[in-house]
Amino acid sequence: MLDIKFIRENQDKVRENCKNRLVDIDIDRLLGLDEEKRKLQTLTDELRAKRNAGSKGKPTQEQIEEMKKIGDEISALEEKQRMIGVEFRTLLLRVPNMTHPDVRVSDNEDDNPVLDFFGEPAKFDFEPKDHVEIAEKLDLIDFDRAAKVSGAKFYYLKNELALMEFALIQYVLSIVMKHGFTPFITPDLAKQEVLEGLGYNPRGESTQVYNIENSDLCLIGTAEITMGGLHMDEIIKEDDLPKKYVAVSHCFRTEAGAYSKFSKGIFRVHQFTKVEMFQYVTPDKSEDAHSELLAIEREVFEGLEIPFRVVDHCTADLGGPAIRTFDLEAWMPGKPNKDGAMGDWAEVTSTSNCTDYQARGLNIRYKDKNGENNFVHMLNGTAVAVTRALIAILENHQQADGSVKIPEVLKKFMPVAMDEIRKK
RNA sequence: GGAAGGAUCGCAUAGUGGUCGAGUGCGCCGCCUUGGAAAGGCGGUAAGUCUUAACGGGCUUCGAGGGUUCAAAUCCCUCUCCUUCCGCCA
Repeated sequence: MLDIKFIRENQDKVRENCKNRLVDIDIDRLLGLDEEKRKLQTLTDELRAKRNAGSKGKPTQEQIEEMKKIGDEISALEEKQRMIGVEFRTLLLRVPNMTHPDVRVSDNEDDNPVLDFFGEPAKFDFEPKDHVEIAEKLDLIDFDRAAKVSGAKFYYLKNELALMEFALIQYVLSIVMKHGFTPFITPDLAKQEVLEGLGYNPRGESTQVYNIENSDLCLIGTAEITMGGLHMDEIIKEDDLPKKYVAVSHCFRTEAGAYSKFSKGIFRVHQFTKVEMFQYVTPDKSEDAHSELLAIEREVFEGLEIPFRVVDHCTADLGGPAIRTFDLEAWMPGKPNKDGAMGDWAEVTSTSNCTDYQARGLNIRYKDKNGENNFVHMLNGTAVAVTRALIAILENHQQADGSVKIPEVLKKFMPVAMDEIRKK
């Protein structure tokens, strides 16, 4: 969340930012509640001070009566405060982070500037197939039985593709750890309060999050949740920063309202495995950390020999907690583009600088050299989202004879030695 | 899942209704001492929030929430987590 003091002192900027990000929120109402809340706080504090003073030692009967009355007043004020507090918090949580000055202002979420390219979309001297067809021919994914057992948008990975999930994880870890990250396997469930503190809305309408009945737990949509919650309510020594983590988890998404979007095969699914990078840094370092995360993501896909482009989310496409987000969009020869022709770019990674927005929500601070406590900056970035990477590999490395070449860098990580996937 | 015990300021502990936001030891920081260090001495050492130009002052927080009371770390209820034992189990 944003600092209410900051909102108070920068009303115009905050208003404009909300508008740029297409977030419709009543800032006047929020500030009104804030003022009322503080007024009530001062009132109750004064009454409490009075009561505390009166209750020192043994009060007389008369004083006791007086204190009783004050106690009732305090209770009434507290109730009022509580009501205001609930609405205040609901509104405050919805105010998005401020925006990096270099981000393009646009009200069209497809208006993301392309910053860079790697490689060339492959030219095939045959009709390239999409990953669904490839996987079917090579017996790599079972959608029908997954639908029977778990429903739509689930899948069984089989044979070489199951092995390749392990290889991808190992390959990515080998790269990320070179950069000084500590490896983790995280819980796949987390408490609602953690999601909320990070800027997710787990129980809202059209939420992307699965909730566990009769509990305050949610299935995580990304290890960003569990890695972001890791240091909740802690004060970190400045010398211990930056903290660089890389975490493997399963990710669960309801994909509510995503029916119209491209969703063939394993592109948009309810469950997948992801390796996520996460950093806690001092505020002066967050921009560099963001560049580092993007560079590692590039290293991963360059190694896999998959063409991609780098896009910079415009204001309309930015998530609430981020001031800036870069995506890698890989070339997917089997994905139809807007005009219906085969081949299009599709998101495979995403890295965000959330500055102190999430740290404030989860109360994560560091003690600086002067002994002052400040909020850390928090950043996340996909090292690999397995299903998306698998699509890119299958579609980019398919051969005329129907086989799929295994990228050189993955070979040594495959649990069983092989150079290609071909029909058995 | 059942039984018992526990959760206090970085760590270890004291504290069973008002003199407790909280003592002691360790750790840490500063100063004194020293050629330098150790030992010793002295002082300091949670966070949040409101208010103030500042000094300062108020309020909240003793796992969380609720209750009793003029007054709660302390009494009552619920929950969470930890430890031990039993059961079950990958």
